[in-house]
Amino acid sequence: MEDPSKTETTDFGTWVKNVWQVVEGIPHGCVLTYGEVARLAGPGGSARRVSQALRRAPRGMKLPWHRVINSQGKISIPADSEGYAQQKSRLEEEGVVFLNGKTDLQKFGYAGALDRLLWGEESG
DNA sequence: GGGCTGACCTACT
DNA sequence: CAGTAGGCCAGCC
Repeated sequence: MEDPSKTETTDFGTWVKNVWQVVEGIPHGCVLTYGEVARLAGPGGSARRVSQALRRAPRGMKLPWHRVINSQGKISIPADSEGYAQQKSRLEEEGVVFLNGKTDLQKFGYAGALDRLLWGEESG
């Protein structure tokens, strides 16, 4: 009965909702890369799906999409777009610093966040 | 049914 | 560090 093409792992709609939950679960002052979000959302997904999921997300959702950036630590939307200013501004508001238009994934990344919580910003 | 696009990633040169 | 190439798969024409 179970159609292998309709399981949870292959259901794009379900996977998309997982992405939204993952993004909503990003702590304050932290950022995640599309690849990381895709992995946390579950199998059957890739970085490209994340981008679509964020765009398809409803506006009343208040999804912190600004905490999602590309693997290079840079904003993946053209600086000419309003979204760029929004993302950069919001991140700076949360304490994220931009260097050369890039962020330090080693510090503001999810792994970095856990490290800081465990080590407590030990002299750097 | 075929072809192009896209808030991307990884590997190689 | 910069540029190129392949992979990924849903959405649209």
